[in-house]
Amino acid sequence: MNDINAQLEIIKRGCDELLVESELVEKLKSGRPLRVKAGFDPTAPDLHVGHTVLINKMRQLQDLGHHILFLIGDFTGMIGDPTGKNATRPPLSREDVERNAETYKAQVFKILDPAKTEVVYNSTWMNKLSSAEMIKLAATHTVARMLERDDFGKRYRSNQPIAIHEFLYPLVQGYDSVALKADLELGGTDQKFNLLMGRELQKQNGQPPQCVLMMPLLEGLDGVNKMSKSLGNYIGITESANEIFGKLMSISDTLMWRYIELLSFESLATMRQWKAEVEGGRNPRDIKVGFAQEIVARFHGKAAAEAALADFESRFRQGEIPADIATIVLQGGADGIAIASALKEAGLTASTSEALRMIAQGGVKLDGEKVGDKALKLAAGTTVVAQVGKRKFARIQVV
RNA sequence: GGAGGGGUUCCCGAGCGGUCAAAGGGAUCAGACUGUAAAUCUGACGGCUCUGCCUUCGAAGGUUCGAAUCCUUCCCCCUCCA
Repeated sequence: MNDINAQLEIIKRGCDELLVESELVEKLKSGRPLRVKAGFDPTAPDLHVGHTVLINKMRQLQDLGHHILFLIGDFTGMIGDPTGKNATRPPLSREDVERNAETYKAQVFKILDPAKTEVVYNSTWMNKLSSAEMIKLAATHTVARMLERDDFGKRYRSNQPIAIHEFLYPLVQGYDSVALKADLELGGTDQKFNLLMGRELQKQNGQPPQCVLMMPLLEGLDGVNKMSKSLGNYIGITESANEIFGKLMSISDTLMWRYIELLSFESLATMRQWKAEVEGGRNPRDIKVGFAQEIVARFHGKAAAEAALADFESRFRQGEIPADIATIVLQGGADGIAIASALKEAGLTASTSEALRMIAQGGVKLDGEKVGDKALKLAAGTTVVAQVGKRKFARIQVV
């Protein structure tokens, strides 16, 4: 087992807050593998890179020899983590949960070592809890204490409804730690209240309280907002190698370091060295390329990562057309199809109006030639590679 | 229950009878410059069969030659009082 300080440095890398560090040091000193818990909603996962910050941390702990408990919150899923949006969720069927769990595993085991990961469901122990025991659990905390939680407090103050059962969510999450005898629980910074609940319940149950490691929420591609699907600033881990590579290349130099800290498995020493090199005049682009390669390889393999780089080089450095573009077949009339409609039909622009604007601005190319004529028609029988802006391509075949 | 303030194009936010597809900012997109970085500059930013036409300003009616702007009803949000 590694030296405690070296372990601690890896554990704390990128983390927002570690509670309580001295306790964790004691646990590490024991030399036994720690029981590390991380909970996930049983909803259908379509993970983006932001979600992997936590999973990476699990991997790092795994590599340090600790025992990972991948908790699927199928019981808590009935409640839904209280965000106020959907107070009550319809319970998922056993089959739904199983299917979602499988999807999780398929995505998560690209990072985690399945052999060192124990997947557990909180319904296993929660379903056995009697009503009386549930009331006992509920009796451990007061309403005032619950209202300390930020979103409950906000909702209460602004007169938004809070259903009674929503209070149970943190309690159950905390009880999970008791059931699992967790030494350490991982979560996002937004989970602080729930994570700390575990400590209290463990103490009340005569267990040593778990430590809590909170990871920050990763910024999206814009570098400002949190990465999220709805904002469209995300990198999905199931996206193509070229997409992931391209999106990583487009992040800013400042954001790059943040991504490397939270997403790369390169050592902190290497990272420090890169920073020094950039300060000494090395082009940050080179670092970014290496980093993008690492991430693409993680999800698609090394060969795909190299192909993505080659594709990137040819497309953006030499301005060539990418290899793998979709062919769209369009019906042309007697005198062909108007260029604007063709671009819209091919999905390159949202509307014909937008297509016309793009042409006016010089953003449209056919077979590499800039289009200047808005009235241009594509005759039946022609096939051209159309490009809108820098990234959108389609091969259009008119029949 | 009472009093007041609001709902405008992706977001914020001006407009308060014609010159309004609607100021300004943000986001976004395109072009230039680059390293698909940042910064900067230029432009676009409802739709269409695009020098014109059509549909938008919470919803539905109405007044008017003409309404985002006036009137009526309705829906929704916020603040204060109870």
